[in-house]
Amino acid sequence: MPNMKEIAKQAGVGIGTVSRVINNSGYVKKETREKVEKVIRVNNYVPNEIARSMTSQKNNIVAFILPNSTHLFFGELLYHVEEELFKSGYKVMICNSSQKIEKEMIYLDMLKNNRVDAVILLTNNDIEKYLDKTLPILSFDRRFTDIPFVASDNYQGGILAAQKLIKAGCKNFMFIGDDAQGDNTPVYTEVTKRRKGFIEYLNKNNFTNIVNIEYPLGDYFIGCDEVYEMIKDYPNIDGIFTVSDAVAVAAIQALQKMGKRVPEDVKVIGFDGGRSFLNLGMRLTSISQSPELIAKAIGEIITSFYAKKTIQNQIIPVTFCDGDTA
Amino acid sequence: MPNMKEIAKQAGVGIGTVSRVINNSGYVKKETREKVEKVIRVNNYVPNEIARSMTSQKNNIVAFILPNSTHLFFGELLYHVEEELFKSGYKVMICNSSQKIEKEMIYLDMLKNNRVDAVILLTNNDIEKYLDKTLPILSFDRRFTDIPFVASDNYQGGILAAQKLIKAGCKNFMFIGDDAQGDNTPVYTEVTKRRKGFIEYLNKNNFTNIVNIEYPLGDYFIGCDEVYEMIKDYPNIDGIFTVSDAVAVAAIQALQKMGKRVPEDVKVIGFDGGRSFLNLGMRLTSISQSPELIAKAIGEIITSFYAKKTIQNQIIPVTFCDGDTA
DNA sequence: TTGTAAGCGTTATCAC
DNA sequence: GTGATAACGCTTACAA
Repeated sequence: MPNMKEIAKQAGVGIGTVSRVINNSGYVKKETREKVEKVIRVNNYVPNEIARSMTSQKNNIVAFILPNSTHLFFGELLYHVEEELFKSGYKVMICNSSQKIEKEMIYLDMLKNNRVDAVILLTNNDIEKYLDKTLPILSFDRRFTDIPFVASDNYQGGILAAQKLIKAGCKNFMFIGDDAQGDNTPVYTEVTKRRKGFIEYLNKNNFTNIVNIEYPLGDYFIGCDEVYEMIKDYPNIDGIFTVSDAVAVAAIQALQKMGKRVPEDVKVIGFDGGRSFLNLGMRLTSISQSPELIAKAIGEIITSFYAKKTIQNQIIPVTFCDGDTA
Repeated sequence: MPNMKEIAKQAGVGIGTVSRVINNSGYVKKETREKVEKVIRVNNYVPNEIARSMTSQKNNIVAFILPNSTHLFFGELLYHVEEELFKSGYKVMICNSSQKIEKEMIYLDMLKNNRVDAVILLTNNDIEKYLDKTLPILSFDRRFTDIPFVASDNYQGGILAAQKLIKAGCKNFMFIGDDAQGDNTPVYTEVTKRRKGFIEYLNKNNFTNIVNIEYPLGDYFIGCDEVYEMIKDYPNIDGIFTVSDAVAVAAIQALQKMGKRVPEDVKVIGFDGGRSFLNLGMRLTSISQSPELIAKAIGEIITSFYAKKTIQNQIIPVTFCDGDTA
């Protein structure tokens, strides 16, 4: 691999001139430029980005820390975040934390040692005390003091679900989720607003006694049997909203085990968007998050970190997504 | 952020000594070491990895070029690849190519400009002529001359599917897939062995006239209507094997549209593993690829690139995964 | 316009 | 054992 010095030598110019040609910075006489460009072409020369980072102390890499890329919504989000940041010249380094705080911290440390320029943090862990607030960190769906965040309009999502279930004639409501991390960790998550919006809207419409199922924060996958144990003692429930599509699916299976028909006996609404291309049954009714819009907001915040613009938290609209289960 | 010079100054030692302490290289007197370590701790000093890369010309980042992270199997593979490489100290940069060769080439170029140390390439594009064979590139499920590759035992997968369908009493077989890229691009893909293993095994067992549906290489998602158009003129088929779970699901929906019952009238087997946690219907019968084992093989090859070990292609076993559709 | 030289923050080689 | 010092390959003043 030739370096800049070699190119300069071959072109019979100084190393600074080569740099100027490459970066289109400063004045370069037309003929000189052409001469240098030719040598670059002939040698198939590409500037060494490590050396470039050496002076700029930036490398245009953003780390995305998320629980996993297996969960459909995370895979979608990752896809769009990469697409969006790519437009701004950023590359994405992925960290599957599996919710382990130790792994999250290793990736967070990469900010300090200049491996990455910024971090997108999607976690339920109580990591606040380890966050250096002076570093370019952005959080999704969680609130940390002095860290900008992006979140879906979870509260509105809860309202939309409530409205749909009321309209469908439900009378006895239930919410199922592991969003209430307040009981398990001190992390303030935006996700719990799904529950809040749902319940508060129902209350406002004179539906009280909402059955509120909270289970310990899990790994985003939950089995039918687990949900069955949670709901089996509530046979008269006829409208369920869950914290995610994954839970909704498990709930529907649990209901079937209880001998209930969905949506005839019980209506179920999930959260995320019901987009599964491997589904062989009913289409799940759901509240849809937009990974595109979320990614766009994330991209804006990331670029503003280095543009010294003021950074605004962003709440992304959600939409009702019709299906067969409610 | 203090640098090594600053630490050296504060500790009253030379910069070389600090380096030796950090890297545990060369001799350092115990007291000197302790003194330096204390200053490091006090200053919260972390070595700048960009500068380290400057001398080593390595940065322990591997780029994973794949069509998308949305497709369940890709999300799983990505997850395990990151996990596996993490153990060896590598970080993974993700590139969602969306099958666009231009984007693939941009990430491939990062090898030349030292942004990444190695590339994992998962593509259907005819990119062979752009590959610099002297660079550490590894391919999954595709063969390029002089590029090591990892693939599932697709041929055996085809056999397993054939065996199951024969045992289930099927007589009239069909394969559906966009794997036959030979017609569209000159890329030699290992995936087409799914078809080959299936058909050859059937032939060997005196089943001929296998209906062979090939459609142009797509984006991994296919709709029920598209598949319906492909299969509607074959009403007497009773055993179908598809190139992927996604196609199997679309096929089952198409069959239902044709008034066929699955598995009573027609049995269907997909490929990937039938692992969907958002499925509200039958469990798909499938041939399971192991993302863990694939990731492990990929990890071995990546590490051997820099260990100067000889590099072996690896074929990863597949297993039959029982379900409700065959 | 262009060449030279001083960084950028490490690692590694050498004298001492 | 340890401290200078020369790379590593670029960018960016600064002088010419």
